[in-house]
Amino acid sequence: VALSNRTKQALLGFLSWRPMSGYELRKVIAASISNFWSESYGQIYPILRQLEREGLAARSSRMTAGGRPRCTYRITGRGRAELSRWLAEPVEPRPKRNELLLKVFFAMHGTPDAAVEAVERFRAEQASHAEHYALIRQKLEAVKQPAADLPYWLLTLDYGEREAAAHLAWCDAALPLLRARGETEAGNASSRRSRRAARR
Amino acid sequence: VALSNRTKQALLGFLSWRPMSGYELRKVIAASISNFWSESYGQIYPILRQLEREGLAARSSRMTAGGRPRCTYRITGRGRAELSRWLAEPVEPRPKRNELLLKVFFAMHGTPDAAVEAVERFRAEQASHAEHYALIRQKLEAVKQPAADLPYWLLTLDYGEREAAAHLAWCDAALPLLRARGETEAGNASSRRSRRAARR
DNA sequence: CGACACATGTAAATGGTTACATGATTTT
DNA sequence: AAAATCATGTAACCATTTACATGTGTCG
Repeated sequence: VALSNRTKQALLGFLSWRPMSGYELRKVIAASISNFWSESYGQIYPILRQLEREGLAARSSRMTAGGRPRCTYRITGRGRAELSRWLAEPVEPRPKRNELLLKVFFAMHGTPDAAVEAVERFRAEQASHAEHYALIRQKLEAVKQPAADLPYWLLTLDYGEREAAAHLAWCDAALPLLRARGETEAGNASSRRSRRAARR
Repeated sequence: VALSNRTKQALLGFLSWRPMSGYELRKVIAASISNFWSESYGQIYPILRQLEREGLAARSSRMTAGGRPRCTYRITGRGRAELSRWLAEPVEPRPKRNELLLKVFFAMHGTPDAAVEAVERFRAEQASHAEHYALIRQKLEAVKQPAADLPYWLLTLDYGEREAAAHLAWCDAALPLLRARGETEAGNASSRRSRRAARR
């Protein structure tokens, strides 16, 4: 039973553009959807074999383009059917794991600085995402003869932009609170230390 | 080497409140941080053993409260130190996997309806999250004698609220576009069918 | 010719869930 | 007494990454 591995569909999606090798697939994935998806070789190569076994893709010519052996796969009719079938299926929910929020939730048990630094790092990361998205948008919108898929690509980009903006706004609301807490604790630090010392 | 399993720290965090059993931990986690974290028994019980082996928690009394055997764990000094150490450490980035966006990205290769339905389902889910957050906020803010951790809990709640709002706004921007696409395709459907038939 | 990118993979380990097994206690 | 819930766990399986192995072409 296939539980929640969508690598198959992701690969089929890109093979529907044109035949590609595992190496190419990884590069194309990194270049186009790395904002919300990633694949490693350890997944790609075995799954390509599986696609071939299941008749969803066909291994195309061990061509030696320039003398080098190359193993490209092309999508089959059944592969396109599977891609379409998956697109109509509901999204499988995945367990949530947000380490930043876990740290914030338990921030009381660490130094005040720790929480501030965690959120500052997160903020920097999200700001760089936002910048990156702006560049992508420029490039996509500058294309003269846009692909038919372009509106969909822009939607995924819009999603990223909105999330990054929401995250940045959260950071800007959270940081003053976290910093204030750090300062009041710093103010009390000497008295807390003496109390603790007195107990021994 | 511990790569990215934060179950240890999550459990230590809750054990720092009070001693608990594996069963209790799961319930407490589901009740407090399920918005951004989840743990299954298959993780909890083995990790509790591991915490004991490493001296971060101690198995407290196989007490028979009411005749029933119960296995509670309490955090040790070293456990608190580990919790604090982790809080000061940078968040480990995790690979992104957003199946909804993968579907939107490849929506061109499915029926127009498929994409609309996927986003509508996502919208309903996010709306219910938003409602849920509002309830939680009411409850947390109604408490007379707030815990010292409350500000941090509210921050994680705020994060969820902002993300849900951003997601809803994205859905509301995306749905008209997706629906429009569906209608123009429906308008062209007969001509496309005949073209396809003509090729055979 | 040495360094580096191209290219294809595999093995091992980690991370994590699901489904099951087992038995006591409470509720109906 | 039957059913539901409490409670503790384990085994199997799926998902996924990391690190390695291996060889080829290209560029300075």
